[in-house]
Amino acid sequence: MEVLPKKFYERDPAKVAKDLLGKLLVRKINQTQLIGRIVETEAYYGKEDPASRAVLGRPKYCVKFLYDVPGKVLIYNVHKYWLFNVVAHQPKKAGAVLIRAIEPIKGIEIMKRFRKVKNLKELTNGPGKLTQALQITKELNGSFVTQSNSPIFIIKGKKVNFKISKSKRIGVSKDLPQKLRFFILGNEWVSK
DNA sequence: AGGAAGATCTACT
DNA sequence: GTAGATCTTCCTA
Repeated sequence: MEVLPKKFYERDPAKVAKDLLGKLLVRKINQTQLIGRIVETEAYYGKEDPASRAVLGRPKYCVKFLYDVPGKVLIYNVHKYWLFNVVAHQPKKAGAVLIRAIEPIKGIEIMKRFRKVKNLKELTNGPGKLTQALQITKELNGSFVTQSNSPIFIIKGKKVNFKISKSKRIGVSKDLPQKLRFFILGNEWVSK
């Protein structure tokens, strides 16, 4: 199991978001491991990005986080759901990557119990859904996905071939002109 | 206490 | 598919 190093996250958020596709997200609960393959991400920048949480009027703790150490986990609540982000940016910049969807790999039965849903495709095909399936809550805030002893981390996994596609971000009222949402083309768990 | 939120679900045309 | 209601959870005052 090869954990992605901090250096991986010390780059342009859009690059990190794109490169995270196909990687494995590992959630450790006691001795159990839940694993999902990352199939959809979005990049967010600093205050030059109107959709970013670094802009004025957003909670301060989020702003601070965006400037924090790359590889750190940022979790916040939207409506009644949790969203899972990883801090990613170049030195002295701000940014993060939002994990929007994963493909369940291991611990599927456990995920189903957490989500209370019958359809496998509905298990983790959205940012609020995957946090439910993996029991991701505020408690994981501040962990590092770069450490294999943290309750959640990201590993390289097997090399698999796939096509990457991109689009504009979802649910964002004031978006940047660039396309900052990345996903694996044709994957069943990509949200719509 | 209040307000705001990067979503989800349900129930329809 | 798409629109509308949802009514939780946290931070800041």
